[in-house]
Amino acid sequence: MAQKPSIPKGTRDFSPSEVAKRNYIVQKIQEQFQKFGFQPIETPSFENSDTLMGKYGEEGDRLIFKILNSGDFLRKADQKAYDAKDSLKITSSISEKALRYDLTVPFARYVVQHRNELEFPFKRYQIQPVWRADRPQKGRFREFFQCDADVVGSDSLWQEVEFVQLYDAVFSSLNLEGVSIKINNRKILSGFAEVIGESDKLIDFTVALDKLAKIGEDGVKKEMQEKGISAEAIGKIQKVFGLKGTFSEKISVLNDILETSEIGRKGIEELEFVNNAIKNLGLETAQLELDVTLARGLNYYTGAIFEISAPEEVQMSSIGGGGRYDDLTGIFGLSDVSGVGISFGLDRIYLVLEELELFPETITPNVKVLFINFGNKESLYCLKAVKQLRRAGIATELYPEEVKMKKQMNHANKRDIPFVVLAGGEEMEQQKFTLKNMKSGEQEMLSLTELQNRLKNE
RNA sequence: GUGGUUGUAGCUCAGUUGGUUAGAGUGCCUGAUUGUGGUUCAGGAGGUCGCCGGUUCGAACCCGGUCUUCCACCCCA
Repeated sequence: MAQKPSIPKGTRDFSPSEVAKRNYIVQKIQEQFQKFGFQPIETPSFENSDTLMGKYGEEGDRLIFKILNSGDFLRKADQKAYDAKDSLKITSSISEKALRYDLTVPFARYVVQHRNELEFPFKRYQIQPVWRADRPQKGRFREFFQCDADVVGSDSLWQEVEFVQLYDAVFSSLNLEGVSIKINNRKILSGFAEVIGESDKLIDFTVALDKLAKIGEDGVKKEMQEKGISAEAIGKIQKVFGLKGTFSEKISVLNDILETSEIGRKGIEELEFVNNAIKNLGLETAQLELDVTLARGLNYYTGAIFEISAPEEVQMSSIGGGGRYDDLTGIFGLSDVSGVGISFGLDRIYLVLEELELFPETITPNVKVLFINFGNKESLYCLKAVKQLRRAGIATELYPEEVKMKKQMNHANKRDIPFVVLAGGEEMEQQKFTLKNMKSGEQEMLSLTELQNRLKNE
């Protein structure tokens, strides 16, 4: 070994048991996606840069992985930017492709491109990796998987209701209890900004408000003031900082705060609609919670905003998010198509399930029976049986080498293979097989039909 | 992108103010046991001390850089 090989920062290999667990999660999510009427699509792992750039805010642009142009890219580089060592400016002249940053923007691009083939409202799901040039932390990777479900072409609030139900259905089927579905509405946030007369500082305002739980009321106010929002203005929405109680209790305080804001009142109306519907329909294990400080991933959301918090005992930030975006396809030339969707963070859900020990034990697909190899004549005899067992749906293997039985048994043991078949000269004479149960140690001599039935019933 | 932190055998980790040949547990291989695994016993293999450079008679240990891990900020699944 000349040099230890390695993989890039923030990426991971997945070994068999990890893949099994990841597949388990994906399968549960996929199952619900399909039950709710979503159809799968896939898009390329990289897009044209201009499809992605500028869609996630300034910070987002920085986190997009750019792909260097092929060939003699320096010859075509922006000479001025090059001389000035201006990395930001030179990028567009040396890179015209980039790895996708999420699944929503590529989907919007897809919808616009395929608009004539699609039947609206169009419901799609998509489970693929995305890439972000972020600095890794626990639960933060540079390559990770998102599982998205979106609907385009319907501005009905019943879609929001359906997505809350979908979240609940998925987490219930994963036996993950205590998940909190936090909901907010961009119109509420716009309402706040309007009431304090700072509509043009909406983003700064909401980014600061989002940190309430983390840095506290004083911290938020301080940050807002640093962004140029006056103390008097902030005072006008003082009640926001002490918002407590049930969904309806919070709504009634919001009614008070946002009385003068038309857009704010619209936001309240939408939240109430969703809440009333959910109250009527009920949720299995999750709970719906109004959180007016919720503002992440705000850039293209226009209505509902969702974020999923893991159960409180786990230290993990959001494991999912989503919202409504009224004009995402507008950027690509198709206006008046409203979209709404949600995303599941596969990698974080994995970490949560692992920590809470919620993965079923029998999750790793495994061979059920290993035939011991006694030599060529015996192997041929065994392989005939192996073939029949496989046809009967039983995962079966013959040990490939004629080595010491101890080694072969050990191999079965290490791989947790529950049964071993021994078939040597004696068995061949009687046209039988000795089946050994590796757990109990019991063994018996059976005909092929008996062997098959026995394994089938296990 | 800013600040901090981590790295020693396949894995989990010791390693004294810098001092011969860097250790343990576990795992691995061989044998006790040529048609019977897990337990036990005996033996064995396995290390560029993340990497590069510096200080020193001498570096796993001190210094600088770099990569990686995790944490905080930023942002986010």
